[in-house]
Amino acid sequence: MAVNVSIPKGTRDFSPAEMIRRKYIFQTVEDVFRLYGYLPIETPAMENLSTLTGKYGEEGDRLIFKILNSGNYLEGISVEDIQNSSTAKLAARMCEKALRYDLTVPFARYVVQNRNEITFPFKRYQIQPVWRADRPQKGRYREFYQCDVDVIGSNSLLNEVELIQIIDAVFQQLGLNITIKLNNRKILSGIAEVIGAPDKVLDIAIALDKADKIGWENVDKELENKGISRESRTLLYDIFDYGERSGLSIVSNAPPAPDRIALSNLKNTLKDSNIGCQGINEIYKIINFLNDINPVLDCKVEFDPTLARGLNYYTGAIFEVKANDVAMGSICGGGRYDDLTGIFGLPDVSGVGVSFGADRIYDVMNELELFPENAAISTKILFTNHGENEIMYALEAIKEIRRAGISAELFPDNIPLKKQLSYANKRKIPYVALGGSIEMSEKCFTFKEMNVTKNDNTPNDPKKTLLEIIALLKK
RNA sequence: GAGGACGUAGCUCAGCUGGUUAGAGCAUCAGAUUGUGGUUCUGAGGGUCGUGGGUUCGAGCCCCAUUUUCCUCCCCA
Repeated sequence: MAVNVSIPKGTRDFSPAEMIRRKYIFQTVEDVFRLYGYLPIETPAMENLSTLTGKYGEEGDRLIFKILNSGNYLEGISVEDIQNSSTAKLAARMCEKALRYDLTVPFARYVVQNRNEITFPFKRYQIQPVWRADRPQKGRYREFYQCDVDVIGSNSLLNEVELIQIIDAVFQQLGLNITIKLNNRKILSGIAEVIGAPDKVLDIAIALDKADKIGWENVDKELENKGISRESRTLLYDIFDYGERSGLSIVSNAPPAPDRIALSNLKNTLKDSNIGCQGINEIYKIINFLNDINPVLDCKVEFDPTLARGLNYYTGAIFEVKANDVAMGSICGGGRYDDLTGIFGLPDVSGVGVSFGADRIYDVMNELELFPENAAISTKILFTNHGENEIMYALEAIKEIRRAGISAELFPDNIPLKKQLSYANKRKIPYVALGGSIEMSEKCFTFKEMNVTKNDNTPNDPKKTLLEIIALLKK
């Protein structure tokens, strides 16, 4: 007796109707990736836990789904260990494996492991699910698909430009209105350096990122808690032109307007920071490239110096994509990582890539009703079942129809015609062919168009030969 | 990990200050129509009111605990 069947928190089943729509997204994304010369790979759902830990920041590590060792996972663990060790340390001993948290780190591992077979620069895409032990809420799932495109083994900023073009092409084809936000980790490092807190880049970045959400006053509190001095904070707000130059008082909770901090101002501010200047130059180059091909682009690209991204491994350009017409977290994000393969023993291989969040894109498109209507039609014609003698007659016809590339099916059971037609109606099958003894003797089928509304009940559907039907369906 | 809301038929929800046998729409199934669906009409099935305890003569409703889902924070796709 099945009681209380359910699926784990944050996971979902997908109905045929939903899958048709999801496949439409995957197909669109994949077609664009292929068009730009990227090739597919897949990696296992699980990685060694040690491959994943330490790549996503403290918060990220906590959200990795760990897999308990098979067999006696308590082997070699004493009562004292349990009492004295941290949960993280214990988990590392009881769990050798974990579910992948994103596709970028497994990709870096793949590149290192297969370095001799790979031709660099290596352009790959990967569309697979990832898992995060997050608390589910709107647009947030514990199992979701990422569609990653990365190019590894090339320092050229042309790759960044290409990724922006890919993002633009994907969302243009899906009919989504988006804005690409652009920043550079080196600029953030430069800022941290200039204000005298070079070791706090990540804290500063994450706090800045929240400015438009929680307001500058709360950003200030957060930075204070992270141990950033009053002087440093004052300098920081001066850069972003918030607060009065004399002190810490914040004048506005309004979201930061990137255009207020002109790139040229920032360049001047960061002139004493080597790394900061590099970041500024990179942004300039990307923007210049983009200006040259501008007519090709459909979406808005914005420089936003407060954009951070929490993932630890980014070192250069960072991207984030937001839907313009729907309140939803980022639907696509990524950046450049200079040393991700270095962690696995292959230094000096820089990569850059972005990840499309298929599930969030689905939610946004659903909300905006952007899915094409006729995507649900699968079987084009149903042959009704009239018993033993008539089955072969129908199957012969179906064989020919399928040979013509048209999807057809025979109803498997000889039940009242009424029910067979009801099935066709529910399946939204547009045509039905009846082949009973009468039709057999006349070498034809009664051909029924399901979307035709009839007021009278008289069965006056036309009879057609197989050739006539095929010709009609091919239109 | 912190905070908030919710849970009544397969789905969406009513259900009065606690009072007899817990309702509606949609969906399902059957019949009207034995070779004609969708539309229409008629009828039927379907509930341990999330779970466990408590208060009460009496609980879907009040109290406590627990759990689920949803939402917010943290963080992210």
